[in-house]
Amino acid sequence: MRNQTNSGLKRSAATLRDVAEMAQVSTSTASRILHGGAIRVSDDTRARVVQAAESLRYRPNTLARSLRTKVTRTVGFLIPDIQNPVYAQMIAGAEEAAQAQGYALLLMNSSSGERRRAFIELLVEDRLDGLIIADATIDDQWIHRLQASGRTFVLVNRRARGNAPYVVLDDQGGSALAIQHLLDLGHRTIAYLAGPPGVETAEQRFEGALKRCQEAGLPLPPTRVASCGFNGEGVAAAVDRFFSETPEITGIATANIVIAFAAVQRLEARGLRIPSDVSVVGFHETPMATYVSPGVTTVEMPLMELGRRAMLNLLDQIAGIPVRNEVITDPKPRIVQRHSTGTPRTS
Amino acid sequence: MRNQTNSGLKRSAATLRDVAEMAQVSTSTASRILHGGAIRVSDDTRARVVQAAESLRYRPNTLARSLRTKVTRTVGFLIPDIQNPVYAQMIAGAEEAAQAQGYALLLMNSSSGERRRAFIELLVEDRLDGLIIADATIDDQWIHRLQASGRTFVLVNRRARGNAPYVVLDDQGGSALAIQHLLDLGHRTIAYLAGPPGVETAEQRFEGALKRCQEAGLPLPPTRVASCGFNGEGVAAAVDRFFSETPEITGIATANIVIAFAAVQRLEARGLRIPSDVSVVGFHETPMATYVSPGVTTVEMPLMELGRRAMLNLLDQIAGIPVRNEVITDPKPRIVQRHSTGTPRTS
DNA sequence: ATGAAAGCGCTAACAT
DNA sequence: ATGTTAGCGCTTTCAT
Repeated sequence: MRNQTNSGLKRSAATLRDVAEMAQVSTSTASRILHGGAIRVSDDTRARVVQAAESLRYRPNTLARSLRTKVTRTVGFLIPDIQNPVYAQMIAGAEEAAQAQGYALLLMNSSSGERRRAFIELLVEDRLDGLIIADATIDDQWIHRLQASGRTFVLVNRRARGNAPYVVLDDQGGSALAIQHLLDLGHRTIAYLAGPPGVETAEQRFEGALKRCQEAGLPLPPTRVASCGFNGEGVAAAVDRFFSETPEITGIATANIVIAFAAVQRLEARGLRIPSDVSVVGFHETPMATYVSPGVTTVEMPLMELGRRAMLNLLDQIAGIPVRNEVITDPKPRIVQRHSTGTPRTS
Repeated sequence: MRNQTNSGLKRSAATLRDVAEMAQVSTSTASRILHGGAIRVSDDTRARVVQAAESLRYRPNTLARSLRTKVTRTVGFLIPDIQNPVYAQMIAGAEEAAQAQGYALLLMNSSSGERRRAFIELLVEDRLDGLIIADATIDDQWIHRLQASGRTFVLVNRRARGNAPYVVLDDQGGSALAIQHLLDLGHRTIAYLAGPPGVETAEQRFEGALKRCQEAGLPLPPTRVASCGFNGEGVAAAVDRFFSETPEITGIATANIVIAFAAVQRLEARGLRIPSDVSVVGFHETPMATYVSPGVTTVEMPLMELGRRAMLNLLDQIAGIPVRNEVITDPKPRIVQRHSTGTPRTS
């Protein structure tokens, strides 16, 4: 019952025992030499073992090793939507941090299904040392179960009931900055395209926008707020509603950049000029923002740093170092000015 | 030295042995009942075991199981750039196929470093049953080593020297279709923005474009061909060169959609109108294409199907079923007409 | 400096 | 129908 592939038979790989036999030592000695760093062995034995390992092309079986040591030096990153450029940046940051400490990073698409959920639970039970969860749509209850069973993980860009460790961005501050940008340009009748209800980042961003408006003595009434999907779903309808109810709107802030793209598109479809008729500001940065015409002004958030810090938090937990929840504020949110925002029309 | 997290101590999980003891049976019996389907056990024992497992919240240790069985029911998908929407679609197709057969899919970012390369080799050695490699930048030599060591894998959208199994698209056909579209509109002076040199898909696409031009009796001279990155790098310079050398160009075909985005942007920056002055056609489809203004006409390729078939190929290999290399032609490439292409200017 | 032996948690022949 | 036993490949006391 050997595993037959079209490339021929799979020679079973050399084991530590093979190496030990060839080098005429015990497996323990071989293990020590191949694995450990500064143990005392005679130069002679060491040479023999190393040579045997090489000539047999020995690769340790990580499964066996992990079973024994309970350590995999591998962590997972759970994302809901690979297509979203936001995650790519976070992953880049996390990857760097993981690699620096000799950890490998595995990506998992959590999107669909109870079945995958179960797999992940198993995985994190013994095939991963820890998990970064960047999926705001996963229910609190699941998180809870994970924590109750003593698993090591960190939430990114979300919190959960209880005391689950998390690392988040200053979504409120970033969103306030978007509003401030419109304010600085002279806009007074502003609308806000919010993300999906019940998603924490979306709510934080709305909160930040709302507060900044209020501080400026400007209202942001329900007629000028609409929910839509982070993928741009529902934006067209929302824009239509805004302008049928409040044609005086001159500036629109959004909960994410794809929403901004969709808004620009819909506004143009309605015959409005950007930015001379209406200004639009996005949230998060992506190279795509330059291709949309006109280039979309956006709030750049420190997503790489978010990924990095999340990984650091996780690795600290794994190492038994106490961690604190964090709000990343360091590379501060900043406006990337392109051509979708300008002074309001004066009509 | 217990693993101390900020959430408290990690209770070590219940093992099969715990369950067996509680149910007063041997571990083999417990294993059979919990794992297998149709083995014969008395209703009574079965009930006792199942109940014990439940009350102890028993979860099998997959590491131990895999060590024993040499099977992980997990496969990997190697991608060079998570940001590229092309992979998202392939992954969706692969995921579906994997799930249907009870396999889990792990994603790996292969981009950087020899170190990661080594990790992947180890991983595929015992933590994965197989690997889908969708990374055209990985060198043939590495592929070779993988194959020489008897690993199970399939290449996607690329081939390699030797007889490494692969699944590819009809890149030539798709690209020919792009040219045909321009031809049908009446374009006669066409330029081609090719992908990076040495990348097979890029070369196939160029080949297809070139052939279709030749068949139509039209030249596609070096002055109207330029290489650029799949991420749009070098496009601006290429467009500039095209129009300084051959201002008569009316249509541009591209090796991928991001290149098309960048081309549209540069053309507009040069004061050319799209499509009235110049038509641009992309390759591959993404929702982003609708946000770019004007919406970009593109050749939609069956990327999901590609992912699906690659996974099927891999799972067949794992099951010991002989596989054949494939060129996916079934959902045929098709033009998605938007607003970046039209009849050529008549000047 | 090196080896013997135990065992991580599981499955599967081989009994009975 | 159920139990006994061996062992996957590795690390790690504990001896010597």
